Amino acid sequence: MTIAHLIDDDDAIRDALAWLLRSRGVASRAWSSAEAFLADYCGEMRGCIVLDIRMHNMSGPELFERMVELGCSMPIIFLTGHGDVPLAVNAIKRGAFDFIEKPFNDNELADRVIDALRIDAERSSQAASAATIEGRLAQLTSREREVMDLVLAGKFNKVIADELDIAMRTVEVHRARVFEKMGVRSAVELAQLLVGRAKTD
Amino acid sequence: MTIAHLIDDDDAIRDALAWLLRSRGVASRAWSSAEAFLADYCGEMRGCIVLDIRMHNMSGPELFERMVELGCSMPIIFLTGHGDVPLAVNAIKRGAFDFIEKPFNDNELADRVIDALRIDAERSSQAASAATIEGRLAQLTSREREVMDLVLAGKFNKVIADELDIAMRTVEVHRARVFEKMGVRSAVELAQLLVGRAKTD
DNA sequence: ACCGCCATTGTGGATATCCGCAAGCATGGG
DNA sequence: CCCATGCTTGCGGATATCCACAATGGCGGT
Repeated sequence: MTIAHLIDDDDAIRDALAWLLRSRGVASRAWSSAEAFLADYCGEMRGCIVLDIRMHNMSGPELFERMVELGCSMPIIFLTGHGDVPLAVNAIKRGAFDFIEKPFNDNELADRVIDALRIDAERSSQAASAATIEGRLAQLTSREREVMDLVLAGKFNKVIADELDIAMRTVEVHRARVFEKMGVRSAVELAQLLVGRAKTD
Repeated sequence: MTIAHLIDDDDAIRDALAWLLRSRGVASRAWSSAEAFLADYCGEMRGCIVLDIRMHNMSGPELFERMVELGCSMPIIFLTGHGDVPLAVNAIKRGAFDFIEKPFNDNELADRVIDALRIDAERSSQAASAATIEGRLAQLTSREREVMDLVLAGKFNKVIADELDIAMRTVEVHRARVFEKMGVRSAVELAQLLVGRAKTD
């Protein structure tokens, strides 16, 4: 379910946002505080977050910080009523999706929310395939990972055998298992699959 | 030469910035308008840019836009005196390095400039190696590129020969030339080298 | 016409990879 | 004690890759 998560302690704003988004076909759910949202938060949530900067207790940036720590990847749109440039700059640099001043233009905000939802949908599918790869990597035994790393370094089985001080045949077996478990048929495909990934992660 | 390029139509600000940076061991050069800077600009310039938002004629954001079009990769630090949040958000999202409000804290600004110079130095070395790779790719003949793409797709020489309707021996020759020109010794190394690169670019 | 560059192909041999078959050894759980 | 899992190794053969040597033909520039 891809919805907009609205977090604002102003009832009127929440209602207005919900109504606005509903009119554009976007589902939403609202919370009246950062704490309330955190209580309901789980990593599987998808969609985007519309977050007021200034709230009782935990502020928008504080919640943002917390979400980053929790590994939340939902795009976050900040709403602010008092144009704090350093805050905005910081938020964007830390990966916030947008930073919009109140009073906002309804259409513009709705457009940004829809953009954010689209971005999240794209990121989710990418994350899913990344998770598949991670799952396959997790199936490898430690020895297989060692061999895989050396294979990815472009070394010959002979060299790998020498470095690990085992027979070449053993390397071949591990290598074949790696290919099988990772679902590839050659070292090149393996390299393609693992582009930009750190060793033995 | 890694220096800070100061662009501001206020003489006092330029002088103050130059003095401040000099006291931190950072060389700088100043321009009194965006046009004057553009007239001197060349793609080989290294360092960072400190740019006032509001200037006669061409404004900071306009110059930024122009620099992006020119492919300038120097980090840009904006200086602004009137906290325009949308402007700041836009600048950061488009890749500006920072956006600092006047009156600024001297040490803080100098720190940011130094950070920017460091980032530029890192990017420059990366760009240099990328340029090396591009240069090597440019040495390949079109046929060699075709073969390389198929090799990177993990296909056997036999299959490649079939697809290109040439003899396997010919594929071997092209393949060897590709390895030689690209400075690698195996298909895996080639894949490592070209991670994230588009086909036949 | 000559030369350089590129694409093409062949032969033959040295290396490497891929893989089924078979098996020994250690470790940890039922 | 038996069994599953993982790491290890050997043998032998089918494939693939790597490479030196050798050669033909097209194309563009001198």
